[in-house]
Amino acid sequence: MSLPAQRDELQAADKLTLYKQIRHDIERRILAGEWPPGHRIPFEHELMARYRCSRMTVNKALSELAQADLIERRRRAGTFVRRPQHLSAVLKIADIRAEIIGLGRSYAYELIHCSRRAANAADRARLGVRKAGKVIAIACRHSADNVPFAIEDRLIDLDTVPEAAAADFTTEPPGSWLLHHVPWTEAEHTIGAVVADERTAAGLDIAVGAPCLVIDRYTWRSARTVTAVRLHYPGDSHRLVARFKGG
Amino acid sequence: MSLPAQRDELQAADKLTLYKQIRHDIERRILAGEWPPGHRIPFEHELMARYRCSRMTVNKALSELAQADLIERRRRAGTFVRRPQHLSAVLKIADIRAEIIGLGRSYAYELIHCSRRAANAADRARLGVRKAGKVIAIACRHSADNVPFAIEDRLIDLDTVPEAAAADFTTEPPGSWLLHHVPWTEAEHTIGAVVADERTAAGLDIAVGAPCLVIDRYTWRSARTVTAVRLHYPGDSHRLVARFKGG
DNA sequence: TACGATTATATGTCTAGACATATATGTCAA
DNA sequence: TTGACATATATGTCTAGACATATAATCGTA
Repeated sequence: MSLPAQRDELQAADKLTLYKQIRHDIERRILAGEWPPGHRIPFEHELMARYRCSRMTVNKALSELAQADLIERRRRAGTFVRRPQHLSAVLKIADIRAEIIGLGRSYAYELIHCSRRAANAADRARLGVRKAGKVIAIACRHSADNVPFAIEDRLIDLDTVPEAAAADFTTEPPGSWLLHHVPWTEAEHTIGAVVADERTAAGLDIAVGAPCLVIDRYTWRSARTVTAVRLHYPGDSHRLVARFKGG
Repeated sequence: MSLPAQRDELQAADKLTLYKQIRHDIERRILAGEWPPGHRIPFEHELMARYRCSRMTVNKALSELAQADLIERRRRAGTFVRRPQHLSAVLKIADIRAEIIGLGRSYAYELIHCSRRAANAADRARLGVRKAGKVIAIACRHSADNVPFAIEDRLIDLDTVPEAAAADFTTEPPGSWLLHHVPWTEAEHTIGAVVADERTAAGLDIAVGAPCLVIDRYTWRSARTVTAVRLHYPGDSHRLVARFKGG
């Protein structure tokens, strides 16, 4: 099986702590194919002997690998390399202002429309709420280097976020405001493609019928709806990138 | 601060282990806003006293929360609730056959084109390899309930996956074959929107100019290119859904 | 042979310590 | 006031045990 080395050699390799060394060592073998899916990884007590450490240290390394779905641990049976199932990619969807500034481009924001109203039936359906309440409806545009980057169409539930009534969305993008004023929400994203209708085309300064990437984000907090937003990006210039590890 | 309860009450609540109880208890407070971003969480020794357990148990709970980016741990300073930064969503991109079957729909696969050739310049650029080698080029179509679901355009690097030369892609989708024969790859996804050109429209049985979601997946394994694939989905019917927690 | 009870064992969690390490903070001198 | 240094402290990692628990394997019985 050629597990390498003594603990000392491993630690000499770089300056990581022991459990990280063990984790990386096992991960390397899995990713390199040395231990293929289904392979039984040495028992904890064997790894203890090999790395000359206590069981808790081995356990910490294996627990993290199990959390990452790289291995599967079965009582009495042992620990096995998992067969990758779904390609779970991590998609980082940044706040648009932060994203554009992070790209080193100049950011511009324009508020197109902002109104406060009692939620109508369509609003309630979109926010997934039953009771009638007040909402803020916002349309705005984000630009990078003075080129339209995305247009945004948003509803904010004022019952959940009453402070939003006092916010000034003429200068601050609602997404950024919410990010700083409503901590720790949960969300669901839906990504699709559409062709630009007249209004979208005008907003993004593209041709009617040009492809657009659409991201719908529905955000809630402790079972209460916070906001629903639809973002249109020019499809030929914007791309979402997701990186992952897993098969 | 009203940390609740004795350890016994916590455990009585449900049947989770103690460190999970602690983790959930702290997570609940953060998500509910009781402990807002920047708030300093009680020190480990305080939590030890509150939950009447050893430091390792508290530490395990806090370590997992730190891994999930919910909290930030600073030596000597303490542990703090993080301000959510980027909305990192987990996007599960399943093997298409598995995805369709998982939706309870009938799956059909058609191989449109399959050829083996020496990599030309375009192939090498797409695969990100310098040296000339052999590749397999595949075009195929996935259908759900006999309606076109996606068309696939793929290159496989035969230098990395020589076994693919013997695979039969007339009946098995290349994605499924690779998933079962090339374990534990890494990948990068790029998601965009285009309008259907004539070939795409014909393949998906939609109108020319209709919106399509495009996913490019580039897959490698231990620094070796495995495959590059471009998938076109009808934009009006297919949507990617990503869920997440994090602000 | 088939099935139910028993046993052995690998993982899951937990403890009460220990030392390492980064760093906030206070102290003292220039 | 400022910068260099010392110190205190919270987290980071590790140990050598312990008991709990799920389950694969074995054994016994119908």
